[in-house]
Order: sequence, then C-alpha cells, then structure tokens
Amino acid sequence: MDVTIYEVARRAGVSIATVSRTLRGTGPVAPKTREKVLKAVEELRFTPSRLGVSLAEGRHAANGIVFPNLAGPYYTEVLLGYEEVASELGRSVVILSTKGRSRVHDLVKDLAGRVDGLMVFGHTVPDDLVAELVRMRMPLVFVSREPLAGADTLRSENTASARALAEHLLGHGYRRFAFLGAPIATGDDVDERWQGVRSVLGAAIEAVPTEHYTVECGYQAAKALLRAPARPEAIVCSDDEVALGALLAAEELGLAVPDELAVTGWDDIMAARHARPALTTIRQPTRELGARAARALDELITGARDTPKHLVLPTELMLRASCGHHPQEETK
Amino acid sequence: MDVTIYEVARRAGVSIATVSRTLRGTGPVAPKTREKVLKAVEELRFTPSRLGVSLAEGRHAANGIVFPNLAGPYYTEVLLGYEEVASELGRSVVILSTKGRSRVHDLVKDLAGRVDGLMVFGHTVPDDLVAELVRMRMPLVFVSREPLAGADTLRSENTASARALAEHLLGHGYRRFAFLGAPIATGDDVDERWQGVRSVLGAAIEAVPTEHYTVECGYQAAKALLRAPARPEAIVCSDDEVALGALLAAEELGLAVPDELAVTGWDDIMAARHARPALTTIRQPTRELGARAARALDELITGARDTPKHLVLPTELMLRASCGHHPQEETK
DNA sequence: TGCCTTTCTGTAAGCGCTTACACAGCTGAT
DNA sequence: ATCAGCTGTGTAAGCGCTTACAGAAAGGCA
Repeated sequence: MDVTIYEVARRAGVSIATVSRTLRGTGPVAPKTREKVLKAVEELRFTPSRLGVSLAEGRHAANGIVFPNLAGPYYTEVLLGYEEVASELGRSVVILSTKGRSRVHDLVKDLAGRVDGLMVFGHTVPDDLVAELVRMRMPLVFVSREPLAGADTLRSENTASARALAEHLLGHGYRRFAFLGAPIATGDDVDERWQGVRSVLGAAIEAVPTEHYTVECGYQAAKALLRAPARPEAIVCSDDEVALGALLAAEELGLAVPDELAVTGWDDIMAARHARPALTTIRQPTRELGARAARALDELITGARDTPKHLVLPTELMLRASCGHHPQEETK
Repeated sequence: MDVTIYEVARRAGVSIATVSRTLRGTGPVAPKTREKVLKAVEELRFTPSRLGVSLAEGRHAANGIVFPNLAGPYYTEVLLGYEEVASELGRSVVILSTKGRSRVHDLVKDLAGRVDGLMVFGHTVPDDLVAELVRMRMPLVFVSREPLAGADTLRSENTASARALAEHLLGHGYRRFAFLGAPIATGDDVDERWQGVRSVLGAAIEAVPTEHYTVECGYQAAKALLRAPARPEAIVCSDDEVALGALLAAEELGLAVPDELAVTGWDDIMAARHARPALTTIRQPTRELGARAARALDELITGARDTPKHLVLPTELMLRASCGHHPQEETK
C-alpha cells in the first residue's frame, strides 16, 4: 500500500479525478485516456487505499458481528451464513467476541466505528449501549432476542417446537421431567424454550439452572440431578452442549439412554448426530439466520428499508435415539 | 457517527489540536482546558471517527484472517484464539472465508487493504498473490503450511505424532491399514501426517483420497473401502470429520469398532469425544495456534521483529476407544 | 528588570480518495 | 456562421483526524 492515485495520475499524464473515474467507471473517459490510466495502474500495481475510499465515500463497506463466544458450533454456523452473504454484497465482516472481556462497552463502540451496520447475538451488548446505538441510527440486527424498538430482530421459532417436543416426550410415556440449563436472561431463546415446554408439562417439569450452556456445566448439573432420590425420566436441555454433558453423566452413572433416561438437546450441532445414542434435538436454521441478518442489515444500510422488521424462522424436530425407541430408527 | 472533532473544539472553545491532544494524552494540556474539552466530549457524545484516525495514523489497527471455511470446529478454535489476542492488542479482526468463492484474489486484496497484517490458513491464497503480498511487505503469518520466505509460519507437529500413532496401532496388532483423506496439497498438515504414518507402516498402508475433509466424504469413501474384498483392519483418517464419517459407515455396515475395525482421527474436535466409540485422535493446540499467530503478527506489524519465524507446536495423542481396547479406558 | 525556559495552545499541512463544478473543444442543428 | 448540448478533463473542496511547527503566556533566575 504505497503507491497513491497521484503517482498513477502523473504517470498516465492525467489528473487524479480521471484516474478515479476510470477505475470506478463513473463519468465519461475517452478510450485512449482510459488505456493510459489502466496501463499506469498495471505498471505501478496500484490498489486504491481502502481508507481513502471509505473516508471519501463516508462508508466502510463492512459489517460487524458481536457474539458472546465462538466456541460452540451454533455461533460459527450463523457467522458462516452471515459472512457469505455480506461478502456477496461487497462487505467485509469484522468480528468481536465478548467472552471474558471487560470493557465490552468500549469494544463494541470501537467496532461500531468501523462498520456500517452491526449484528448482535442475544443480550451480549448492555442495554444502555444498545439504546445509544439506536439513537445514533446505527443499522442493527439482533439475533436470538425478543423484539425491541429501533432495530431488526431475527430468531428461530422456539415456543411451538418446545411444545411439540414436550408432547412427543409425553407420548413416550415419561411423566417426570427436568429442564437442564434454565434461562439466564428473560426474552432470549432459552427462555422461550422453557416457557414452551412448561406450558405443556406444567408442574411435571422442574427447572435446573446451569452457570453456562456448556458440556461441562451440563455434565455437573446432570450428575447432581441424576443422583438425587427422585430423578427425572427425561431431561430436556436448553441446548445440545448441555445435553451432551447430560449424556456423559448418564453414562458415568451407568444409566442407559434412552431405556432408563431420555435426553434431548437443542440446535442440532454436529456432535448431536455423532453421539451415541444420537441426540434428539431441534434443528435451527443457523446458517440462514446469519444469511438473513446480513441481508436485513444491507437493506437498513442502503436505506432500502427504514422500518424495523421482526422475523421468526421455523425449526425442525430431529427425532433420534436419545429420547426413546421409535418404530423405525432414523439416523439423520 | 455524526459529531466531529471540530464541533467539540468549538464547544470547548479550543482548537481541534487541543481536543486531539486531550483525548490521546499526547502533549501537555492545562487541567482547566482538559476539563472543558472532556465536558464538551461528554455532552456531544463524541467518538473519534475510526476512519479519520486510521488515515492520519496510517494504520488500521485491524488484523485479517483468511480461512477456507468455518464449518469445521478446527478453524473456529484457531479463530477464537486469534481474535482474543488481537483484541487484547487493540486490533479488530476482519474475516474472510474463501469457500465456494470465485474472485478469491480480489477478496484477499481487498482484505489486505483493510488491515495491518494477515493470517492465512494453509494454501487458501494463490501463490502469486502470496508473492505479491510478500513483495508489498504486508505482515503475514501462515498457519498449517510449510515454511516459505518472507512470512512467518506456524503449525502443529505432525510427523512425529503420526509415527507415534502408527506405532500405537501396530501395538494393537493391526497389519493392514488405510489412510483416509489423502493429502491434497503437498506441504500442508495432512501431507505431513501421511508422510509420518507411512514412514512407519510402509506398504502396509494405502492412501485413499477424499474430495474434501468432511463427514460426508469420509462416510462415502469408507463405505466403498470397507465393502472391498480385502478391507483394512485400521483406518487412519486425515482429520476427525473424515473419521466420524468412517464411524458412520462402519456402523451402517455392521462392523463393530474397535473389535472389527479401528478408526482414528486428527484434531480432537468436540464431536470426537462424544462419538461412541469415542474417537482416538491427535489433539492440536488450536487455540494456541491462533493466539500465537496474533502475537507474531503484532511483532511484525510494530516492527519489533523483521525476520520471519517458523514455529512448530507439539500435539497430544488422545487414546480413546475407537482404536482398540486399552487396559484402562480413558474417556477424556 | 530583562532574558531564557517551560508550558500551553493554535495553525496548517498532510493522510488518499471522491466528486461537484467549471471549462475547453466538438458536433450538429438552425 | 452561430450556438446549444455533448464529451472529456482538470481544479479544488471536502471527508475527520494527527502532529510538526510556531507563537504566546507565564515562571525562574541573574
């Protein structure tokens, strides 16, 4: 990044305006002039400085994304869809993980200064900052969070699928349930799942919180739970990682799944399919969440739309072995 | 991003230079002046434009990362370590996935224009572009690739661990092997693994290529392989995803692992631990690869170092159930 | 009191581009 | 022959900061 538009202009014997016009295809340029310019560009290996372009255009051509943590497969998948579409739309993606960070406020503000729009997971950004971003009219899309004013929200359907799952488990004959990985923030995905499940099972299901939604936390909590006198017959987990932890705990305690205990997850991450018994879970359209977020953001940035949109995507119940025996085992 | 340093200066009754000095802490500012400025900053909610700062400073305070695909857990983990350290060092991270992209050349060049340094996985970037980046003195760190001039390289140890793995399998008594997911590019990680394994097993191991390193490809290739008349006793896979595919194939064909067939992977991704039988594999220090890459890049960017460094990190053999029975089963 | 330092602040020159505006030279219609 | 209307090009004003340099004010010391 050394050669500037001035050197190209000098070499081609034209003004910098002409060079710019030639390269961007704006305004008329005589064929001969164009050639001279392109030749000079070629010879000098000129690439316009992104900084100069952005400053002059007043836009970054970049999107930001804020997630709590990339460790789980869920966020990765969403990011994947997001990056793909953003890139198609000519935008770079700048990432920010808030996990274990102090100064989240500053980090997010810095990020906001580098991009034209921001996608944010759930409640990773403090509310006052969200308000500030909304106030400064930063285009915003939230994924996995309840609707709020001044920004798009995007989530996958939770309540209905939770109910379907609960009913399926009732069909297996279970009567004593636990919900492992109880909701931490109201309004987020897990909260909705819990509400949905409870609306069907009522007092038959008990909420068991875990500190994080991780394998380790699921394992510890499940071990404690399964050792208790009246252990549940089925454990509905807030996500697959917690469920995988529960499977490990059951295995360690010598409990056969699904014969002595049913376990279900949520998200359908890769390991869910490969665990044995394979994990019954609810598949979220993760990649599509990311892709849609990128498109929504684009609409907001370009001004194609200026009223917030709130979208809910459908999910799919993946019946596998961990919740009980089915007429014909499906190993998807 | 509306209010500029000029408005702050006017409101505080000082010049923009003083505002800048106050905010950056460069140069002396009288206590009273400082207060006036800070007050104005507060009232106007001023945040310096990243673009302006970068242009004036001549640096982006951002790092790029180029990966083929974020789908697998391996890249995610590396990215995680990278982002964490980059962020600590005050740099944002701009990502670029090359999977399924035409115009990789342009995308990478655009990325290069947005950052102060670049981390690149393996052979994701065409050689001529690499040469060009080296020529323009862009700080560069390659991960999982053989050393090359003008850039840092960072990889985890492959050959020795491959040999250790091969010897362990010989110890189990296996004599007929296949290497599933044969190397595509010479010089990358998988190539080294193959070389290492073969150096021990010689003609007893056969290379079986797959189109990609994915579960699906591993599954298909393994199915074909295991149906053949003289099927191998042990399948060494180029990575865990291929190995998981092989496990599925074995399951489908009714072959018991490890009694009738041993399978091993590489990387120790999350699903490896949760598969049943759990997958014997070689753990790479993925997160550390990312973290070190970020630090190395920082040295190159700041000029703390200007000679390339080539580092190899040690790996760990994770013995689990899929390669055969061990005295005391370890479920790590 | 006079002069030299220090301390503080302002001016202005970039950083590398885009683009509104002005202008020159042509073409073709009147 | 005249002039409106193009086309093609250059000039210069930003875009929002940082910082070298210069100048003013104030304090210290002989």
